[in-house]
Amino acid sequence: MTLAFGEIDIPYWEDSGHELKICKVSGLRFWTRDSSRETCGDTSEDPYTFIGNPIIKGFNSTGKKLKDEMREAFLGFFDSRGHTRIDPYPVIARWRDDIHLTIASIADFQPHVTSGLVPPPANPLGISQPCIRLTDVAAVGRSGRHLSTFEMMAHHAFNRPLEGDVIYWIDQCVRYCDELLVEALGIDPESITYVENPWSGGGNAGPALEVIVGGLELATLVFMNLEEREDGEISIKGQRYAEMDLQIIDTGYGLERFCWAAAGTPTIYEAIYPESIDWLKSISGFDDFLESLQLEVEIEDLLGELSRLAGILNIDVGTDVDALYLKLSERLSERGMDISINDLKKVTEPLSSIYAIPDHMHAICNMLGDGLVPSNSKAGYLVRMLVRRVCRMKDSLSIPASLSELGLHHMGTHLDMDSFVQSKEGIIEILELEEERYHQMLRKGIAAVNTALKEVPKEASQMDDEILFRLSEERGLNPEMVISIASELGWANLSVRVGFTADMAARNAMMTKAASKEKAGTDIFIVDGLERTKLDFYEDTTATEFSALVIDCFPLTDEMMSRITFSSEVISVPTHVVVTDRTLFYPEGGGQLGDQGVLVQGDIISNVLDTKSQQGVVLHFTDAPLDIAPVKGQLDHERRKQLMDHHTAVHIVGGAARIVLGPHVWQAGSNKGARYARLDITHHSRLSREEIEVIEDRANQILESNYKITKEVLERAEADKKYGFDIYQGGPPKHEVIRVISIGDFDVQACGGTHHDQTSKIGELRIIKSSQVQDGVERLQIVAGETSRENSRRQERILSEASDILGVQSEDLPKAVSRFFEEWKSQQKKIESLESEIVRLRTSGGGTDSVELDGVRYVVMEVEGDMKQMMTMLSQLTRDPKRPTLAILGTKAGGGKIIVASTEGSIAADRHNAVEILNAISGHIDGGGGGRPTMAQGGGTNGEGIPNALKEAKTLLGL
RNA sequence: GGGCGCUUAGCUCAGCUUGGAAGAGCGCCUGGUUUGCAACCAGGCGGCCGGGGGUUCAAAUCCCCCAGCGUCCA
Repeated sequence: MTLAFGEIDIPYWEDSGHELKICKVSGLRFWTRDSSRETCGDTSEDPYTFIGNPIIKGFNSTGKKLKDEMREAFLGFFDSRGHTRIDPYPVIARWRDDIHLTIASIADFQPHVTSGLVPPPANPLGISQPCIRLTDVAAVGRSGRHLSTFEMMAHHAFNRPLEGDVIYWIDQCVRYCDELLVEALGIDPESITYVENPWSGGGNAGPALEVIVGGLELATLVFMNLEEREDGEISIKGQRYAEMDLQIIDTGYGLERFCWAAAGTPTIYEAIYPESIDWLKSISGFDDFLESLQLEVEIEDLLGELSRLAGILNIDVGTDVDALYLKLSERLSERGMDISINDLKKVTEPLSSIYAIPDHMHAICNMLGDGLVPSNSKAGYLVRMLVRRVCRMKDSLSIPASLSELGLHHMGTHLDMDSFVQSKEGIIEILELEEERYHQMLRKGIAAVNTALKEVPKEASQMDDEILFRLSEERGLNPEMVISIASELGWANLSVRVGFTADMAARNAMMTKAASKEKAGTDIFIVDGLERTKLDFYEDTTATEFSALVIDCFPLTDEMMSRITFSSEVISVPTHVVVTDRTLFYPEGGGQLGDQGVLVQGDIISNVLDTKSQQGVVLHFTDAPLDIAPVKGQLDHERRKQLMDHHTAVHIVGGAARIVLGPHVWQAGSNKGARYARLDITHHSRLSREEIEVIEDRANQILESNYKITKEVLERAEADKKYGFDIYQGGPPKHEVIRVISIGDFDVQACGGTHHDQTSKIGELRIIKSSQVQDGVERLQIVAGETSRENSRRQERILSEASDILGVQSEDLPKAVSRFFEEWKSQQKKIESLESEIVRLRTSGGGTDSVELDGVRYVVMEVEGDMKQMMTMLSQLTRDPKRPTLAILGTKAGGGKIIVASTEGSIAADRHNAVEILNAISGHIDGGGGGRPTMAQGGGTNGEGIPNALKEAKTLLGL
């Protein structure tokens, strides 16, 4: 018989007395030793059987001790069955550019090992990999089983059947699993079910078994043998797959779930974080609070029942929370516990926070421990999001402890710090900063809510959706926070519309979808038929001339030009691309710009304006075509030397920054041109000038000490093993062969750029500027060698020019500038007050500028000065309610300006409309204007018309 | 990487939708009141409205660029 995809029939089923059944609820195929079983074990009709009655025997502890014992039981079991134990990888997946966090043990080996490019570190292997998954973060603490961070225990084997290299496949894998559960952990064989449920994701797929015991999925066994291919013969969920050369045993055993099954506690949280839960309950006064509710039911019974039902409290994105509570309340009532939905909420809300906090702290400490810096984007955002969730929960529970105190407690109780790169002090410092930022956000939020609700009446009951969307996106205030701030500000009855959270999630999902539509660009040039170019610049970094053979030359089309970008250091527009069999020209890569120079064929000199590479083929961008014939190349060596100065300097500054600031300093990007270099480093605070100077001094010490710069080429697996992941500062490795650059012990990293052989070749370096690229990332602008001296000279020129203008020594420049600025400001004041004084004098003496008529003073006059100055004069004239005045001021400045104003609320304002008067006379200056009945201003292009305009105004008013 | 928002007095922020005399609270200074303090009353000082360009008779306000900061989503 032939098996459909996903069906698994192995000798072991018969050997061990398993029989095949179809689940009456899910319809899935499953294998069991229990002939009376009708469900697969993971359905709504399969309640947890292990609560209060552990199904894994022989473990009497809880918390960290239990985890350690369980992990050792697992790894020891596979040690003794020929598996090599591998140290866990970091939780921040820096070796990958498609995910930020390590979400599974197999993620450690993707994509390089699973694609077959690089051999695994051992085969077969056993590992317990800390993982972080934030997709269900909202359910953590509520469902009783969801965690944002967990350890995935796994045994992996990588088979190459085509080469006859098979370690083990499905049958043996299931044998190992069953033996572990039954013999090592004492699980009743009849309670185990193996459910067939094929797996696909991340470009791979394969048959899989879910291993379920007591209603709980303990493990998943995936037999990965397919890869996504357009021409694939197998179709799964709309994707086409084909068999791949590799067959991979990808298993995942949830360490925490094993612990839960061994402890039999009401929730998974009590099995792994009991100390934290007790502590949080105690400092938040949870027990006293429960008593104060005076519930009719026994608290103990309620909690026990809740935990058994907790699955239905599972809050997914878009869930109708109220409906869930209703259902939960009904279920409790069936079991003889009558409790109002309101009281139920009062119990479960704080409890779910008490459960979620230790989980979140575990994830946070792990991420920070790996040297992650909180930020507003990328992986840093994920840790900040968790931090803010903890802060919110902490506030709502009124927990009298700071975030860093929670961190200290957690690290002391649940973590081994030895495996972290970041120190305990470093983590604490970051937690303190983050809590401070959270409070800052809340402080700002008060004003934001106040402004947003200005138009909303205080007695309003429903919040406008748009206001909530905006406050959430722009200010980071979620709906609950807005409501709580609003009630403090006096809007006592506001509440969030039912279903709003779901709508907001849907809106986010839509925006995400729209954003992901952008497609990855394809290659610009066609280089398929061409050999990879031989790169001679690694051999001798001082060589400047070479001979080669032109193997291809083609003109740059408009289409190509529109898709390619050249750096600002490319001075003229290239017309052709030349490909040679070998080259000394370094193609742009690793942040180092491409080389420039010339290619010569006899009399033809073709300038190389830039160099790039595609698929290992080096492309010289030239301003003239060349024949398919021998060619001589010459490098612009001055520029190359400068690029090398800058590139080596960037490595040195990066190493110095790590020494000075801490192990969280990572390269977040870099750019090395001929004029200057930039280095982006991760750090949690803005750098002071003093810190920059310390880094600069440290870097220059390294230069002076003249360390040897060694370059070695290693296989990927070997490089990982020898240097760890810290060498991938420039981003995830893209090749199976890694070039490693070491500068003494100060800096080791994978890098394809050109470097000096000794640090002293650079001479000197300076960090001339720091700026913030995004939160948590500082950009250092570096000059080294010649550009460093050039930079100093330029600074001095600017200084001396500026001080010459003021006629002071450059040391006195800051003092002089600030004095001039202060004087300028006070003189402006003086001028204003003098001008208004002049107006007062000219109008108070009863001269021709001022006329009294029926109790109103009329002032019509031409003045000097601009609009702003006229406004000052006007205040003098019309601000005194005891002197009703109509003032018309005009100036010739700026094409002619006129202001007409009356004293507000006086008879002058009753009698005249300023706008009408202005419009009647502004024709004389070829302009217009407008304003309010008591104040109108206008202007034009003919300043000389001012006297006539004023004259007409007088006529109009009958003066 | 993609959005969105903010930048106005020493501080916290209104004003921007719809362009037309730069505001409030706190703080500061002077005076009053008070046994004294707190509080209160009257008056005052304090602004390149982040920078640069544009539109307009006129820009804090509209448009573009830059910088700094914040925030959401991948």
